[in-house]
Amino acid sequence: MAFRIFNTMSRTKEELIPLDGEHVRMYTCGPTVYNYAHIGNFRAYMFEDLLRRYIKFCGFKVTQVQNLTDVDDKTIRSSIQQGLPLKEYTKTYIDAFFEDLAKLNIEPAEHYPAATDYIDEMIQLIGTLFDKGYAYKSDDGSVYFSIDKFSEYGKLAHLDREGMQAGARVAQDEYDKENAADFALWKAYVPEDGDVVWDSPWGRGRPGWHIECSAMSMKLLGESFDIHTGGVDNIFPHHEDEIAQSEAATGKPYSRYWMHCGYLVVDGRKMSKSLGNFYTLREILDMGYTGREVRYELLSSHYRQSLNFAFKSLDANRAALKRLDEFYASLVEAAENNDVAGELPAWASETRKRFADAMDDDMNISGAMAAVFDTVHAGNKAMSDSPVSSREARAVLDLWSELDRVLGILIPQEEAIPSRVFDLLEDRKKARAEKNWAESDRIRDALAECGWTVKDTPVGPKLRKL
RNA sequence: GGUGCGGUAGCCAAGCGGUUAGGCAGUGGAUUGCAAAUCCAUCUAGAUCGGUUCGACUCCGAUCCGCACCUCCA
Repeated sequence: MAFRIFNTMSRTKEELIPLDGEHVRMYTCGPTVYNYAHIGNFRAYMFEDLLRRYIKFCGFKVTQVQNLTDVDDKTIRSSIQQGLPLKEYTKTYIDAFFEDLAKLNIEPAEHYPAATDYIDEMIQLIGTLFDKGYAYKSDDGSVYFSIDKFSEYGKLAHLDREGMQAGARVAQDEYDKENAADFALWKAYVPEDGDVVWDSPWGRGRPGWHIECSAMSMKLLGESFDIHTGGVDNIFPHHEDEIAQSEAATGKPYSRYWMHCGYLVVDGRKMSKSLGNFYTLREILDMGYTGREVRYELLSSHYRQSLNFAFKSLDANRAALKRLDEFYASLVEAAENNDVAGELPAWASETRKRFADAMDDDMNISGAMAAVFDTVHAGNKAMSDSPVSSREARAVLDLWSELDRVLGILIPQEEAIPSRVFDLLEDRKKARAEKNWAESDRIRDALAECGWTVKDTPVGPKLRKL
């Protein structure tokens, strides 16, 4: 059993073997905090969450770094518009970002470095690139990376230099770069930057976009580390440029595995404000969906596939989650507070292996979920024939916890039963004992208004949250 | 133009050269005071056209359609 992941660099699935054999160090491109993150962004963070969770499931340690890009054109422009200092402006969206992560049950990374806290490291890195002859200063005062000096430029995106001139957006280029595709390491100050400016050996200005990820990843994870992730749209230019500047500076391999998740589209089209299909997580939650339902949605397609987000699939997810919850509730009842796990029943004995086999194959979530749902079905069937022992039920519950450390959706939130609901349930029991069906149904409606549903079973009524 | 991905049943979505993927929805039945949940049964597949093969949804080729990236968008 080995965890194999698709490496964008080699375009093949490779076994994940950490540099030091036991500890996976990963860098995941994070949000630009000039606005609330949208669900497309969260698709990427969800993929990274699943990845880190499964790496741990495999027995490795994980150190994950996720950067917060808190300085760029849009951030500066918006903060000035609102008359707020940059740090104050971005704080709102950084806080919101962490709230959203929690709503989606995304595990926190070990480090969340903000770009503006690592300016010194970036300046140092640019200095090294100057010393080694990869950087040059242009007449406008900006510093660029010369891609012609880095012969491997294009190895990640599989772009050849000649092909690049055909690019649609390259033509309109500016200044006096040596090569139109050279990218900025340091941007000279312009009045539009307001007071967002730092001193550097090359004059006042601010860092380019790519340099922050190189500086922060190497500072926190070392010059060579294991995994670097992002959306497919980051492959070029962002990750290509990171490789160039990092490897040019250190002479060492940068990230060993590159993983990229597919785009999220809404109703078959790219999410955009002009199409009106642009959603933030909080908008979706305001519509009454839960973070867990959104998590299920973002999780349930293979990460390299484009994911078609649709509200009707959120509704379908709700039904699927109910099915999982019903199964879980049956197990809890059968376990009868028994803490001692016995053997897994036959119907759950293959589950873990099937789950792991699927996930080992580049995180085949569909196969993994099939293992889960097959177990639900087989378990329901077995339990409807004959009760499962409390020790067996406990064993399955333990298995469920283990799988949920990867999935983060299997185990429902415990809901305390309000006393009013409990009283109504008692009243209804009496009414049913007297075969007073009208009263019984009336109470059932009252319970529904409280948000609870009641099911009558051979062993008595059972409450479920609606 | 270059690079890459995809077209699977009503919807979503996998693996696989020959044996039920899975989820949601639908239909019939069991069960229930009625429900709910659950179980049993059941209906819809593999864009098109060729080729390879004893046999292809799965391999090869062509065609059609959709999508993404090609300088700062996860």
